[in-house]
Amino acid sequence: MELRDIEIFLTLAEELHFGRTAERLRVSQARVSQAISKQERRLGVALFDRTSRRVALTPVGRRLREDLQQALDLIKAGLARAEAAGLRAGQTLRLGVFGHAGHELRPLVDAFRTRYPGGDVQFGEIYGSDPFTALRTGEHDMNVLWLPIAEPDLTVGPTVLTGGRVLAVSADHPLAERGTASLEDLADNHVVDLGPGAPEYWVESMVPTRTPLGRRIPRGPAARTFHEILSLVAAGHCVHPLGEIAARYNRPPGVVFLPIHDAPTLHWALTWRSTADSPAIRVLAETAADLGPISL
Amino acid sequence: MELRDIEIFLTLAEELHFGRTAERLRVSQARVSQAISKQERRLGVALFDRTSRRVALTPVGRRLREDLQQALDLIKAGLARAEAAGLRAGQTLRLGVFGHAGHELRPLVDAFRTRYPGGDVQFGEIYGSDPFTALRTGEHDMNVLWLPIAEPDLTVGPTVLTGGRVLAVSADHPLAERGTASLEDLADNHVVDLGPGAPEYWVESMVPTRTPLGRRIPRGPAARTFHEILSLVAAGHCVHPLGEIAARYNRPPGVVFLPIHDAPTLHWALTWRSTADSPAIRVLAETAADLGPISL
DNA sequence: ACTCGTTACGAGATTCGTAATTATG
DNA sequence: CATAATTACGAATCTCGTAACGAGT
Repeated sequence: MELRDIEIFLTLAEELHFGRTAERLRVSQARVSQAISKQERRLGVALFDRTSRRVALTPVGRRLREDLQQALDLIKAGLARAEAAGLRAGQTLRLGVFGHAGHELRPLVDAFRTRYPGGDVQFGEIYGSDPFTALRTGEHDMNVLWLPIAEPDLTVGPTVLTGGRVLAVSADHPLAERGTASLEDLADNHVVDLGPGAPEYWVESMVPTRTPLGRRIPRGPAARTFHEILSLVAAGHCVHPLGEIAARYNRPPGVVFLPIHDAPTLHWALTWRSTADSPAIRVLAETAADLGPISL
Repeated sequence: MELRDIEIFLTLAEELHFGRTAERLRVSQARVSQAISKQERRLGVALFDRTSRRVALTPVGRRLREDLQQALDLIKAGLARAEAAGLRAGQTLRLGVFGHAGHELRPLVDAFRTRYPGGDVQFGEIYGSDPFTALRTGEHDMNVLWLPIAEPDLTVGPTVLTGGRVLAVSADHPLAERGTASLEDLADNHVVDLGPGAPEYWVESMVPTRTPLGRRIPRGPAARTFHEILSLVAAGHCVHPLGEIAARYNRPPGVVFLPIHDAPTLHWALTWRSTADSPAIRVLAETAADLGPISL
C-alpha cells in the first residue's frame, strides 16, 4: 500500500463518488476503482459498500479513514516543514535564456525572490543550435524556450513570454527599407542552418523550410551562436527569423530587424528535465503560472 | 514521495548505514542511495550528512524522522486493525489439489484454522492435464502443484509436501510382480499424453519423454483426469508415473503402483496468482512456511 | 588498498488510461 | 435507459538491480 493509494482512499471516503474522486485527483475513474479494490483485496475486507448508484463507507472503512487521514496529515506537515527549512537555506537556479531575454523576465524573477526569500536566479545563455544540452547535463536547471517542444525527458511548464518575430536582414538587403516583412519574403532567401544540435521539428517552427504558400526557403551557411548568425546576415549571406526580443536589445552594425507581420505569436515556456525536481523549480514554475506570460 | 521511500528513510535514520539498511529492507544498496537522494532533491535540503565512512542525520532530517515515524506507525496500526477486522469476518480459501492430497494437508489446514479463526479451506480437484486454469480464472485461490513451475503470472510459495513417485502399471504388466520400478523401465512403454493444457516443461518433469539414459518414452493415448489415466493403465495401454500420494488412497482395480526407486524426490508447493493477495492467502503461505513440508 | 556511497543503464513490474462491459435505479 | 462502477488490455512510467565508478580513511 503506497501513499498514492491512501490518498485515493481518503478522497473517495470524502467524495463518496468514484467519478468526482478521479477528477479531483486527476486520474481516470478506472484507476480509482482499481486502487480501492486492490486495497480491499489486500486487507480482505470491504472498505466501501457500493452499487452503481451509491457509495458508502463500511464501519471498517470509517475507522481506517480516521487513522490514515491523521497519518497523511502528519506526513504532509513533516515534509512541508522540511521543505520550508530547505527554502530558508536557499538555492540558486540556473536559468537558460536566449540573449537578453532575462531582462524581460525581471518581474518573474522579482516575484520568485519574494516567494522564495533564500532563492536566486542566475541566467545562462543558450542558442537555437543547441537548446537542450545544458538542461540535460544539469548545467541549467531550467530553460526558457520557444514552443512547441516535444522531448520525452523534458517537461514543458508555463509560458513566460509571448511575442512576435522579426526577420534579421542585411542593411543592404532590398527588404530593409520596407520596414516590415512577410513569411513569403523568406522564399528564395537563404536562412542560417543551425546544425544538428536541435531537433528538426523545433528549428522548423522558427526557421521554416517552406513559406505558407509552399515556396522553398533554402538553409544557408551554418552558424551556432547569435553573433555568428548576425555576422552572416550582416554580410548579406542570408536572412534569419528570430524572436522579437532579439531586436529589442541588439543594434548589430549592418543588420536591420523587420517585424514579420504574418507569423503566429511565439510562446516561450519554462522547460526542465522531468526527473529534476526541487522546491526552487516548483516555485519558479508556480510563480510563472500565477504571473501569466509577459507580452513583449 | 511514497511509503516505500519513507520506510527507506526511516530505516537509514535508524541504521545510519546504507549497506545495513539495504540488507534489512532486502533491496540493493544502490536503491537506498537513490531513494534518499531523490527525497533530498525533492525537498531541496540534505537529510543526511554522509561521507563514505560516516552517515549522520542533519537537524532537518532528525525532525522529519520524528514526524514520519509517527505517521508510519499510525498507518501500520490502521491497516493492521482493518485487516484484523477482515480476519474476524473470515474467508474461505479454495485450494486446488490432486486427488486426496488434501487429506495429507490436514496438519496445515488445522494450523491455518488456528491462526485464522474465521478462515476455512475448501479443496478443489485439479488434474495434470490442466494445472493452472482454475487458478487463473479465480476459481481456486491457490493450488498445490509439483515443482518446477515457471509461469510469469504465478507465485510459487513454500513447499507443503515432498515424496517419491510411483509408476502405475496394469496388474498384468510384466513389471507388476517386481514390486518396484526404475525410470529406465519407462523406456518403450507408452505413457499417457496429458494434452496441451499444461506447459511441456512441467509435464516433462513428471512424465519424461526420455529415460536418464536417453531412451525414448513414447506418449501414448490421451487422457485428462486421474480416473481416465487409470482406466488406460488398467487396460494395459500404457504405464504412467504419478506422485506417491496417488497410490496411498487409491486401490483402482487392475492397477498396481510400483515405487520408482531412482526418481528424484518430488516437491509440491503452494502456488497462486501473483496479483491475487489476501490475508487468507498470506496466512496460509506463512503457516506452510513455518510448518515446513510434510514428507509422505 | 579497502570500504562504502554514487552513478549509469537496462530489465521488469506497476501504474495508468482507453475502451468495452456490467450493474442499478 | 442513463449513469456509474468494473474489467481487460496495452502503453508508459517508475522502481530496482547489476555493474562500474568515485570518494574517503
